[in-house]
Amino acid sequence: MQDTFCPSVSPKFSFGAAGKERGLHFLTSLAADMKSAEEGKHIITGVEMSFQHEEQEFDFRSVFEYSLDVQNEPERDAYSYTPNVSLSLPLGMGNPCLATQYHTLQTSPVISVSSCHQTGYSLQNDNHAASGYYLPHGLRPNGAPALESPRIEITAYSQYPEDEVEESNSEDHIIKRGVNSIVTLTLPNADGYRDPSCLSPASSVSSRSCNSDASSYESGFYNYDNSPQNSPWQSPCVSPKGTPTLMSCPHANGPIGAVAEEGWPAQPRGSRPNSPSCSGGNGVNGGGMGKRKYSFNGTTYRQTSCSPIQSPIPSPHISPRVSVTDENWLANTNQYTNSAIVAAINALTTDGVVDLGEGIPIKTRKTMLDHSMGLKLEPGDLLSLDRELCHEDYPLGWPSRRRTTVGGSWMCPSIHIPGLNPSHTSGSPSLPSLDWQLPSCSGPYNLQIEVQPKSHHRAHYETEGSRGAVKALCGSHPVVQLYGYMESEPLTLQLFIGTADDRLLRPHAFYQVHRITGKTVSTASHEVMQSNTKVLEIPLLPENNMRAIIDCAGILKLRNSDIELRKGETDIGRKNTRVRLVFRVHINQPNGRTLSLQASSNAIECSQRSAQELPLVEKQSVESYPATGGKMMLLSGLNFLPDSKVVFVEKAQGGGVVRNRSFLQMLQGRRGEWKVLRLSVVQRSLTRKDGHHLWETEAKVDKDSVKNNSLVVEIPPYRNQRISSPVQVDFYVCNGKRKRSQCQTFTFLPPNVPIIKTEPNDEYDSLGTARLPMHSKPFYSRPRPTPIMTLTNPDDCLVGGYTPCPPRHTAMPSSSPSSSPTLHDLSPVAYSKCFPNSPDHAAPPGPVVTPIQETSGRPNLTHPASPDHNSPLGMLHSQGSPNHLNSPGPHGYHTIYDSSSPSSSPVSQPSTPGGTEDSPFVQAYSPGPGQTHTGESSPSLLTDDDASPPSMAITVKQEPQELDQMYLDDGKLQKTRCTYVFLQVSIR
DNA sequence: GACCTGGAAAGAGAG
DNA sequence: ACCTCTCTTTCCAGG
Repeated sequence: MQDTFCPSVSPKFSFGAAGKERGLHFLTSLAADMKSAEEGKHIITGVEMSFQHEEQEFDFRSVFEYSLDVQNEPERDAYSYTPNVSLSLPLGMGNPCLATQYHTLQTSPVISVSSCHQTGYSLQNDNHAASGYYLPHGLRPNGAPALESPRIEITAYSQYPEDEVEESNSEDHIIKRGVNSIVTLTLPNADGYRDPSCLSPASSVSSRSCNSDASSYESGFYNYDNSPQNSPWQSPCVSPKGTPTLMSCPHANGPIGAVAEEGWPAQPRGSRPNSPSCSGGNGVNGGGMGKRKYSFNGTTYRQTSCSPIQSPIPSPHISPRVSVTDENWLANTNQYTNSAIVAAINALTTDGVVDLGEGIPIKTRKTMLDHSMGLKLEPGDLLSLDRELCHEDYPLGWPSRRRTTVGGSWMCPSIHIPGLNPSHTSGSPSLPSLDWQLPSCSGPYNLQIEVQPKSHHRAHYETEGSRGAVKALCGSHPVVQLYGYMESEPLTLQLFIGTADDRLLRPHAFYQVHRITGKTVSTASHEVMQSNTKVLEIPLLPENNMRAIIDCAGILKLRNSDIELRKGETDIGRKNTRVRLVFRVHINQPNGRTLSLQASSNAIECSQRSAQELPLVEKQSVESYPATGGKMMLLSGLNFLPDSKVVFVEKAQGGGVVRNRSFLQMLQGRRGEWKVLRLSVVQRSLTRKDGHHLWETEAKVDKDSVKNNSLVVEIPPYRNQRISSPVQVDFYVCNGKRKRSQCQTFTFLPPNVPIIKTEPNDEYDSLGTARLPMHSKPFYSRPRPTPIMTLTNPDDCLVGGYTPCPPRHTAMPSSSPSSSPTLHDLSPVAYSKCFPNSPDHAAPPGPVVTPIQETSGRPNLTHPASPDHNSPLGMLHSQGSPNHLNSPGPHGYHTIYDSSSPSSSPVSQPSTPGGTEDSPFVQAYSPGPGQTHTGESSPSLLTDDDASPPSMAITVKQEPQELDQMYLDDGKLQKTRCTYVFLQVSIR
């Protein structure tokens, strides 16, 4: 097992006149994850940069990898200037492969490579022996000479016209064009660094400004910022109307405790002050204010403007995320991610001409209201915090209370519940952040959602009474089971509300889980706060076969205005009404580590209207079919009408604007010498426009078969009958104007591709219609081209030494009720942050069709031909469909699907424990080069890699191909953004 | 009476 | 500027 330590290279640079002339200050925070692959060899796997434009700071973080030879141990020491636990957090978060699902508090020395100007950083954290390694004058304790001043070389490709449209493979020649200019920057002296009192940019607030869209959850270095500035819990604390002392009273009783018992504060109707309805301008939608009244001093007012009174309910979640639904974001973030970042680089070069200002998302410019003003603090405001600290109300028999810490020092000593740590609320690095993407299985363990929730659940507002627990389709409730756990000790299942958009799964800013109690609730639960997100804890008891019926979880809707106006919040609530139930379990390992697994449910539409009107496609019987069409496909879902139409659409792909390409070469210091990091940033911005459809046709709907929840449609012939590779298109159900379902994906195959039938689906049989195997897909999601990611070394991700999940039958009793073949693992998958998600990630354009393609949040799968197949970091944690995604081959490789078996698409597989043998999956291991899957890959990466000078240890890593598109309920493309980020790092 | 559930009104914003 | 539609939020009522 490899040691992991995290160097942080976090000097603050003030780049020269070129940048300043544009109001640009390149802070250039470089941070890197580093792990020792073996003696004398290290792999640095991350980088971040931050730059400042005017008042805004932006981060650019991503993960790359390069090998770094370290001749001897002292050399390693040369990196260990500033051990700092806190700094390792964002890095580790950025690359969960390093922290993976195992967590320890073992201090990861944070390695600073930032040179002799380290005095400031030595102040970051002094609890490590190596701190203070730097001496003010560049002398080290051992008398070694100070490091040279690091230099940063910015090497930019020649700037192509902004509107230059590149084809999907255009990066090939981009890379090959090589470097045409180099700017070498020398680090300033200490005064050029950040304030010594600040943490390294790797963790500092400023460098990860929540106002920066770049500090997105998508970033591999997402900083779960729990700083006082950003913590919503801070609000009551700092409110002049509040009672700050209460905040620090963890054992407040009485009314507080009483309210706390019910979770989020239930406000008396009519007494709930309203949050400001200021939209913040710039079209930032504050959401419909609806009927707003608030009570103040006994008088009820109807709110018509910005209220000085903030919601008494502190928004439970701060999410320095990129808005995913706001049109403004579309327009601006795209520019930002492309222009602003690269402009920062280009500003340092000779040819960058970008108006950075245009690139700043409007919302990031918005002057946040002072949330501390006018806050009306009510007892309930403190409940969650209180509950975090008061664990006196655990139900009897609550598991693990007596649990002793087993080496995992991160475990909460007070409540002894795995996964709970009192320091969560203060951003403890000891647990995986809630926006980490964790696998659903590892080793013998498999966390499985056996019964999925219904696709609609009307969330209740704080002003409303509960609307009950989330239910399952048949009227029951969701069921979650942990397989493979043979210990006698109970565990705790955590549940929180996550997002359900196209992006990484993360806590939903506008929804919180709501604990349901009452005689109808059979499952004990308990609320805690973790990283400002309410988490419901449910015991997983061995006597129940580690199975929990989730009948205690409702969904609370927070008012958009309350959330959007929080400092740092960048998500938009409007139309952001789909959520997922996210389950986590933390399993202590004998070695003291803790294994964390996560599974997320299908998407749940939480609004009232959408649940009633919009058609919803939950499953489709056919995922792909030859271009000839003609096959009948069954759609199941909701709100199908006799006059519903099914429209197949092929959207233009591959076009785009290559806005910027840059190389960043940096000299990274070691003891007495410096290495050059060469960072290639090739950003690609696609400028698709809605309506740019290559093909659109209405499919024939069997009117007679239309039911409210099912519909049979004939697959239309594809426009081109002679396609040589699969073509992915979309289709949607339309009930009329603005009443479209989310786009579903369908793949047209070359006519000669053999079709392999899938097993009949019992669940579908239950519908009483034709025996068509159903392919369940989250309705919310627009399919993303398959991220070509490779798990080349599972152990890299599985620090604990576990390989990914073995076939389930090895760990799961076949007698389990969940072994029913009728059960599907419908869990959407989120991209792992093993592949960080800078805002610049995007899918490669071009026709992308592959049987193993992730669609609609499907698992990422190994691409056997991926150029980074051999990359030690080309690995991926996935979640959602453990039997699909995380089931390794016999050698620990991810399961992939036979590319020639379109019907064996992962989405069609029932999650049948013990059914592995019959699985049509192909266990892929060391596939031959010809074993490409349906054409789509990352050709540019291949060529990019090929183009790298042989002398360089370059690993090109493709970022998660987040296709930043949001299709609204009406099917309208809300925004598009498609950006490549390539990172090349090498040592000279 | 509390909780759950469905429906709809009111109001603001988007188009 | 006006209108229509959509969406959010609150309120009501029945089980």
